[in-house]
Amino acid sequence: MAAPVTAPATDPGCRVLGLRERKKQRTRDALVGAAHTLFLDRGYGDTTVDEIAAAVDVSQRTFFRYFANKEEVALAVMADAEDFFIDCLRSRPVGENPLQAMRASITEAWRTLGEARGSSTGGVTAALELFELIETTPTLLAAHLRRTTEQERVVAGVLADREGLDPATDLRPRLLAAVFGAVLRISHLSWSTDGAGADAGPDGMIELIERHFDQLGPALAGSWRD
Amino acid sequence: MAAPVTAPATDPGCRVLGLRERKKQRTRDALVGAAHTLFLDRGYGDTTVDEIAAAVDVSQRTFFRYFANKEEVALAVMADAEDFFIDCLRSRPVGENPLQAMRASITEAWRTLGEARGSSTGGVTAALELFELIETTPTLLAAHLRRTTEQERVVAGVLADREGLDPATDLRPRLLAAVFGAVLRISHLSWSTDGAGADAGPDGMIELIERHFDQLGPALAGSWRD
DNA sequence: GAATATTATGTCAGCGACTGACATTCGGCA
DNA sequence: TGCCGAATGTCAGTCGCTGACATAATATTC
Repeated sequence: MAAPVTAPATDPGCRVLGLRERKKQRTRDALVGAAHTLFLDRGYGDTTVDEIAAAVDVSQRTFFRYFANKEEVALAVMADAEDFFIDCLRSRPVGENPLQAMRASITEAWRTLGEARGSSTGGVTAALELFELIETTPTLLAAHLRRTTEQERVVAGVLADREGLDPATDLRPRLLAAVFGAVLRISHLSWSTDGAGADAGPDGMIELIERHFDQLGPALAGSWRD
Repeated sequence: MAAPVTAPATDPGCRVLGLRERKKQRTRDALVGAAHTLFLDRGYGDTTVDEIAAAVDVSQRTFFRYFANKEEVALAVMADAEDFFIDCLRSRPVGENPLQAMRASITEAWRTLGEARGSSTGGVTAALELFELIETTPTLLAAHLRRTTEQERVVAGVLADREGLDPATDLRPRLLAAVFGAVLRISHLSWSTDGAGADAGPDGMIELIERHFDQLGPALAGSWRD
């Protein structure tokens, strides 16, 4: 899906996307934007797909040709962000530890996303609103967790690849991916509930994640008593 | 007039359930059982709520008075098991480490569930079938992950309680609960995909979980190279 | 530039999950 | 026996989602 549609056979090189593709991208963005607005306004459950479609002036049927279900349009932004994270991870130097590579990748991802606040994929403030919406909407939370878990599988694959391991045999890739996902999830939770601690920007989030990582050792340590 | 078999209203301590309660419990169990059978037979998506209700000879409306949605009836057994795990955790001696208490609790839970499981809430083999069903059914997986995550919150509360910590301030309870959940999930996954390793019984599962826990340190360690 | 092939979109009909409202029946209790 | 409340059934309706078919828009070929 992320890969661009194949260019015509006569010219496989770079090519300005045709009118068709641009139009599709526009309506897709419009759907995501309209859905985002409506969800935050009157809530996820009280927004019908018909309303979203009507806001963009397409039929309901068309909506479902862009998104498999109602949850997908709500989580589209997160999905893109996670894909970006994985791209970051893939391009980390092989000299780094798995854990180092992971931590560096989120930092990099958040930094980049913090800057490039392009139209549809709203800035970091939009992310915070989205986190809250997800956390307070059972259906969305479920879908989000499933997506997240699926990404962990991909991450584990990348890690195994980096280290030249067989992911079927070695448990470490999946374990690290899972633990990493857990730390991220709790960080996101803290961010949306605790009011982001101090800084509400991407730097605040990065700091929060680092803090949670630093607590990982102590949490697993034998005793919590001082 | 003979002495009533049911507990008199004046004595709320007595536990003999009235006919009403027993009947409710029976239809509930029947619904769970019928759903389980149908789901494993023709799949989750291809089983309608009407069919489940018909199998127990109740109306669809009644089904939805017992279960909030179709997923709930499928995950009812897991929900009970997780509640049982939390009970185990609550009654662990306070002398134990948080991590020790957690590990001891799952072992205890699996052991207990491995033995005394009659009729409806099938034995351990049923659990394996259920894990597979969940893992291969996106909707169920999403619902299951949400439930699991909710349980982690509860677990974190219990842990914070044991150690006399404020769960809002201290990050460790939630972190440990989340990491623990991650380890469990991967263990369950290995169990259902890898064919339970060696032993398919509860002992096999316990061993699997232990093995994953033992890999936790190495996975988080700096380098994976030998 | 017209003919043709693709592809996106709209319309329609229909299924299944889920809910509120109301009537009815059943168990508990005096 | 008779009353009360809880459980159930029935009905109508909304909403998410899908298949099938027709139509309109874009791309391609000559």
